[in-house]
Amino acid sequence: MPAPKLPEKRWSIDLEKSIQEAHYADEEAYNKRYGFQPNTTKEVFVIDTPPPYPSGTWHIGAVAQYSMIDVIARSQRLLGKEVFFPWGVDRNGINIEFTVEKNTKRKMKTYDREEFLTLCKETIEHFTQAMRVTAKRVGLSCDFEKEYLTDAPDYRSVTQSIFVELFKRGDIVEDLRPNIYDPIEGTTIADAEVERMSRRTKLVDVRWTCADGTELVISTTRPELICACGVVVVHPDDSRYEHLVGQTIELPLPADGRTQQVEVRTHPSVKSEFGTGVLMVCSFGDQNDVAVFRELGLTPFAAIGLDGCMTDVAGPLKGLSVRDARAKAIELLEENGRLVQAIEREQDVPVSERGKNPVEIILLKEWYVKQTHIQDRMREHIENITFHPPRNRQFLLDWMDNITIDWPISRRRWYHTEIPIWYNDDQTRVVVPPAGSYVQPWKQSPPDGSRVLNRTTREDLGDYEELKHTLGTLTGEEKVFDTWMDSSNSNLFVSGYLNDEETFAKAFPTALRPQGKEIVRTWLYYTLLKSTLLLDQPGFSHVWIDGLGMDPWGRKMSKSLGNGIDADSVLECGAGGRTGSWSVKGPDGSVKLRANKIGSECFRLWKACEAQVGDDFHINPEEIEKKYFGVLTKLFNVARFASQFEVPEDLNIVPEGLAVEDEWILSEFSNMMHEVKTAWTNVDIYTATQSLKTFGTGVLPSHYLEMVKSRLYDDDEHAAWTLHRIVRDLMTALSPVCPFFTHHITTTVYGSSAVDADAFPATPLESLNHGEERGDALRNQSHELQEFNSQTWALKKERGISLNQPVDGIVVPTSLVEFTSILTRMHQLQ
RNA sequence: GGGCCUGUGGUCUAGCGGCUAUGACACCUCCCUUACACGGAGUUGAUCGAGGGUUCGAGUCCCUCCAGGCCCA
Repeated sequence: MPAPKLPEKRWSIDLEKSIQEAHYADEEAYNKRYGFQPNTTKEVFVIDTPPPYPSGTWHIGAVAQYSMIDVIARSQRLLGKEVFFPWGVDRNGINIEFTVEKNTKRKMKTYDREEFLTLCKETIEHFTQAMRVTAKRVGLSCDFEKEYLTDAPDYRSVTQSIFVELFKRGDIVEDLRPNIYDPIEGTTIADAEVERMSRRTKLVDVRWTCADGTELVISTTRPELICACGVVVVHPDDSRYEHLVGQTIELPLPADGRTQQVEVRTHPSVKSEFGTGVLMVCSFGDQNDVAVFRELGLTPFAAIGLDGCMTDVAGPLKGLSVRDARAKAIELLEENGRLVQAIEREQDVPVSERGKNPVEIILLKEWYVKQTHIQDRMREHIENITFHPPRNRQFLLDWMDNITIDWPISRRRWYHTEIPIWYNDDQTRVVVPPAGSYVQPWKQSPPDGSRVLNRTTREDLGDYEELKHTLGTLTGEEKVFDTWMDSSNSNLFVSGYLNDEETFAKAFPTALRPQGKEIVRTWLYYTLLKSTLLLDQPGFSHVWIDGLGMDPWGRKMSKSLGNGIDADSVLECGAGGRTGSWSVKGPDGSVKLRANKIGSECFRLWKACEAQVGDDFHINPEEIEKKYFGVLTKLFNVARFASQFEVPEDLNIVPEGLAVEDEWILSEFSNMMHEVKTAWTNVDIYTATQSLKTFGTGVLPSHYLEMVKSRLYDDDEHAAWTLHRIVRDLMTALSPVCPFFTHHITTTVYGSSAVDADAFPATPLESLNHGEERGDALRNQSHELQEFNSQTWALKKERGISLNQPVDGIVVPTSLVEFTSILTRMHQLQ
């Protein structure tokens, strides 16, 4: 056998690593290969990649998802588009604050603000570096040179400029409203950040007395809020209480600085079957209380302060924490004979997603993005976006149905983008910075070019420099933005908004938003809201929403379950001869998983083949290796086998007089490539990869190669041309999934890299394409051809003849008459 | 309590009203045949979660139930 051009006996993780390292080592070559060239004549395709949040470990499910975004980026390049695949890192937010607090065992607010910010920045930079390494290890073809960080001035300035713009338009307002508040962390949070935890609480039955002396029992889990009660309500159809409606009723506990009576009224939200069917409505026990107060036009009482303690209005409970106040309230009720009973029961209480602290609803002056008025317009835009998979459009619309209040965007934290505004001394005017600047009002004065606005009408009153002397002492805003306020600008930022208007015109709506389904209600929703408010456009052409990575038993991976798998351990599995082993907690105790070799190519191939977009996927390293490493081995050997035969001078020129089997495999190949091209165009990774895999490990080696082996050994140029043409183009079409693997093969054998292709390989002969007479006729014989081979193999086996020995008594069927000569030679029919 | 999604051989998966239900891995049998034993060939194995219905015809459409997941109250 002549020496194959591919010297390696087989594909290995060490080989993969050396290719990977070389790929990223030369930055100039890398940028030339993958960098975004905005001044292009090609169609621009911008991907709004989800900037990952560095927290120490990068979740294997997220890395899997990210590698599929890379597949999309690479496949779009292969289709001839100028792709911008940005690399961004989301670094704002409460997570890093928590990390620093935990590491230093000190609460944020005990620090000097500047000092704390420095600590956060250093810590997150450390985590970011590890993430960059993993990104390259898994083969991401991002434009790393244009890396953006959401905590950097250029990114934050965009957030601030958008805030100023929307404030001027009246789409962002400040208001005193009931807000969900985490008293432990001392900050407001949004609806989307609340989760529920089951907890034991006391359901207390309290005896109230009406003006006419009637006694009423009301059940509540929040007796400490009696002082904030604004109304007692019953269901309008509840005949039991008809006569009480309109009467006043006495609070069973004393309150300070307010009337001791409230009215009994009706409200349809009351569940008559719950307790006694009478409900006290307080400001604010829960979201329903908020709604009732708003509907009935009641004035709320602030019973809980920012420190999480009861305020003056609570009378004897004043100064106590909510928990202590509850206990004390029960005690007092017992003392004054108002307590009927107190029963312990399980209840779901709302807690903050990040801090897991019970949240309260508190009246606060906060900043809001108005959103309820624009839902219909958003829906119209959403109609124009293609969703992958389509059912996820409904997922988003369902969430939107639940939106009833505006989005509170201010937070009382520090490592976030500052709200760019100053207030003058009589609070009637504000100063906002010019577009494009990044400001920190808590420590800076307004920069040159700032404008003075009327705080309520937002009328522009003039230049800050000129009006400076009329404003008195300015107070800089201390609050910061919710991090989704930054994240929801990502598509605008990567498309060039405010920074490169020329590119922005070509790039918006952003071609693709890929993301996980767990953040549809936050990241996707808020981004679409911004695009609608700011530009009245859909934010994207395509939205691609992947499922979640689960453990091998279909459960969410989490620290508390102990079922997590580290991404690097999978990508490095097999490097330097080391095996991978994982101890994962399953439903019936700990399970040891082992694998010898996975790496990025096998990992990516697995994710591409394993699950349709949108489906949750189970991650089991053993399965990944078992099912997909063999595919790489097979494809490598096909290429290695081919590489021992001379590569024709020009693979693009189809030689005259191809044999019928050459034409046949080319017709199958053309058909498959047509499917793959269509799939890549439709962002359908699964179908594209399956087609390539099935062809490359199936009919090509098993049938075609076996048929033409002897011709190849006889230096048949037509067979060599056919094989090389197919291997080259197959590798090119597969390069989005396995970039290092296909790069290595194509550069070694054909002298140019598959990953550099900027046009999908053309089919060699039009007559063999799908829908052409000759092509279809050949493909119609495929089934029978393969069937004949199988039967012949089975027969040899039955007769105990090895496959390379002659056999008699087999006749090629007349329907395969064209193939008689090659089949006779292949099976040594006599 | 409500909404959405999922449920196909041991495991994962195709299927989108029409031949005998894909394919992969595993299992079993055979084979070191000049690319590949980290391979090849050939078998075995599914009343498509359960039960009703629509239809000439149902994994496929409808209803009910069961199980799991996600989200919300």
